[in-house]
Amino acid sequence: MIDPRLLRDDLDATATALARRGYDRADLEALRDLDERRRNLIAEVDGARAQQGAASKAIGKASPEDRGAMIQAAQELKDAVARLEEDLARVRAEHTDRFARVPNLPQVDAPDGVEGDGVVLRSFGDKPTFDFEPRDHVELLEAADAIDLARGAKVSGARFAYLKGEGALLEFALVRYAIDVAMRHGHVPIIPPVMVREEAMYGTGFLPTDEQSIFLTRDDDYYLVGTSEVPLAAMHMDELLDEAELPVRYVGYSPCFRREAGAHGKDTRGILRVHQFEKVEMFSFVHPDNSDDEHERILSIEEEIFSGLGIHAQVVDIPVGDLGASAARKFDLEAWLPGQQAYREVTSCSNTTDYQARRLKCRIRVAGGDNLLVHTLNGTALAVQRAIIALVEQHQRADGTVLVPEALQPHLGREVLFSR
RNA sequence: GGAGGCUUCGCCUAGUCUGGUCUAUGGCGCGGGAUUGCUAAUCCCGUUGGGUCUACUCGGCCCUCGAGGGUUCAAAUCCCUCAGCCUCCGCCA
Repeated sequence: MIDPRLLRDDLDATATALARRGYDRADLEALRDLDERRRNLIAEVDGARAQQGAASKAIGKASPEDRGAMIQAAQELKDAVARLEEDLARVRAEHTDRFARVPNLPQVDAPDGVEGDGVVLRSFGDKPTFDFEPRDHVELLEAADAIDLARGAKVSGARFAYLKGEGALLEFALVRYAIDVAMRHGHVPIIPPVMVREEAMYGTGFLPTDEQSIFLTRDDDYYLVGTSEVPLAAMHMDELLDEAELPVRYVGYSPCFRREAGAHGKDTRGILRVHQFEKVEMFSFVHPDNSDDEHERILSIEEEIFSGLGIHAQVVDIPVGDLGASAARKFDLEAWLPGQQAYREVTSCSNTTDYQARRLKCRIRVAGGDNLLVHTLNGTALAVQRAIIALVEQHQRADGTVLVPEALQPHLGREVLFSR
């Protein structure tokens, strides 16, 4: 959620910033008016409550014979309070609902445009060349019996798969490798819950805007997280942190569940886009002054992880039109996939500034001043399935075997994959 | 799944049966000050979080006793729903 104060203090700047995301100025003006109505009503309700409270208190001190008339007068005050409270509750509900749908203000440096307009900042690793026709991950993994897509579909449906044999081992090795790198940079490893309450989904900004992409259990109202960003961010929901504790840095490992509604027919082959995948995710809580630096830091860890795997990829500055509701700025790593002859997203890191913190009520205690909202950031250390795709496609050889990058060898226990 | 106990302003705690004197007690911790010069002690003051107004580092008012409803002129206190913690039984990895 954005700060409602922005609409009071600097509507023009806010409107200009949000216009880049296609948000209408008239909507913001309506929101500002709604906020003013809310504040006026709060003042009225408070005044009425003060009167009623004083009247009640006087009854307690009054002699029994005086009470009858006083109680009657207090009853009328009570009714007045109730009427005003009803108005306030209505305005508040509308206020909450409509403000929750306003996306975060993009940072000025974020490029303009919509999906596909990302700016390539740099690339790393050598783009692989082959003196044979490179296979895609499905061919490579199926030939090695490292994946079972047919049975995934039989048991669970489209967009599910079994990783098997060396495919399964690859996951453990990649996960441990990525966690090790993140830990070296001060991130504490976490295995989080992946079923969460509505508050956690709301607090991280996935509700109400992304409701259609989230799984919800039928009888228990648990949401399945689409990323461990959700339980990691919500760890410090409703907390006041001491400034000395910051930065708080985690690296979570969890399955991720996504309905992929609206993606019908997109990326249907293989395991690029599935309903369930595993991901190692970094998450940081930092002082607001430090979030830009932290963003760069997380991005550099992502680059370290992927370049350490010998994977060629490019760093993309994501345009404002393609940001999630919470993000003020986002960088993706896109790895080259020889099977598709295309760069595809393998990681993503966002600075959500105070947007999640305001909804999560996660603040920093400031001695002798107003407490501050923390800034939160998230970034993929390693999305297992997509990392597997990039790795096997880029490091494949003519015979269908895959050279294991040196950094992964100790975790995998072998130098070559799929050699029968 | 069953039975019982519990949740108070950083931590511990009084208050709940019997609604008003709760503007929530006391201790610890923390911050500030005073006094005394001797590893220190003692005393005083302050110390939940939020909203809102404002002449916005003052102050006013409102909310906040796990959360949300309800009863009442009045709720920490009575009623309902939910969440969490603990103990025992059952089940289980």
